[in-house]
Amino acid sequence: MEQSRVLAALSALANETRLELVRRLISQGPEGMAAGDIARDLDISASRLSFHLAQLEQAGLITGRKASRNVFYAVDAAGIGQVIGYLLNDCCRSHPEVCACCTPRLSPENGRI
Amino acid sequence: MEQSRVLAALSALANETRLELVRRLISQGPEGMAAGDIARDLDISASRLSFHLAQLEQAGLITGRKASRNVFYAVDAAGIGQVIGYLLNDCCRSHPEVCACCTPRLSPENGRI
DNA sequence: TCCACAGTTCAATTACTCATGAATCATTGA
DNA sequence: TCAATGATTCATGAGTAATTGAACTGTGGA
Repeated sequence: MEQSRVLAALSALANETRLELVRRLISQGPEGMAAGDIARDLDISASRLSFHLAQLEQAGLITGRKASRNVFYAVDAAGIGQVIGYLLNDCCRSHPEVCACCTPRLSPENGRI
Repeated sequence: MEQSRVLAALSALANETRLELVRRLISQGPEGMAAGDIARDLDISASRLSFHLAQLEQAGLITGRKASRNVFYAVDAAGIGQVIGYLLNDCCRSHPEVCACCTPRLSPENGRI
């Protein structure tokens, strides 16, 4: 992933509303959530939400899918993974202390490899 | 790690100069690099460098160590790891597609567990 | 003591980001 | 076709971030 795309993604994530937005969408899974429902959920105006959704979509962190009058937004897990991957592998060159953040998912109790 | 600290760290990383700075410092290892040498290396003014170093230090991503006239800056690998860890584990709840970014370091050829 | 060097701080300017509300577009149902 | 709904776009203003150059602090050597 090129540095410019990583910068765009980091800028997108470096905002309280948008980070909260990603968290909500993550919990919604791949079917996503209609913009109006998100706005009601986070109690923000439609135009403000639209602004932040556009930033996240532009950065490749979420995707929008039109369905009649609604637009359903869902996280682009691969896109988010690429950003984290850049920080871990390219930027930090798999430095052991940095990569320690990955170990929780390697522990036996959460069941993943 | 609390969300506010993560946001501060993401804001710090979401800048071309500072992301480049972190990359340079990562490659320098724990002994770090004197501010003046960094400025010459990146070809930026001392005051501009000082501004960005302060942002990164404030965000807990690097540390400064005074040695006579020089100040040596080095990455805080644990701090960076915590940010990535938040994105992977708390924010993205160890979603498999997101965590795919960790697999390179798990491959046999790079020799890490 | 004095000067030179390394680094930080400050003030001023410029540029950017965000929130708000009105206007607009698109779709659906009456 | 018209009104209602879901969503985006636009203009404006407020607040924040970044760059620049000058001034300042602290340290070491002549």
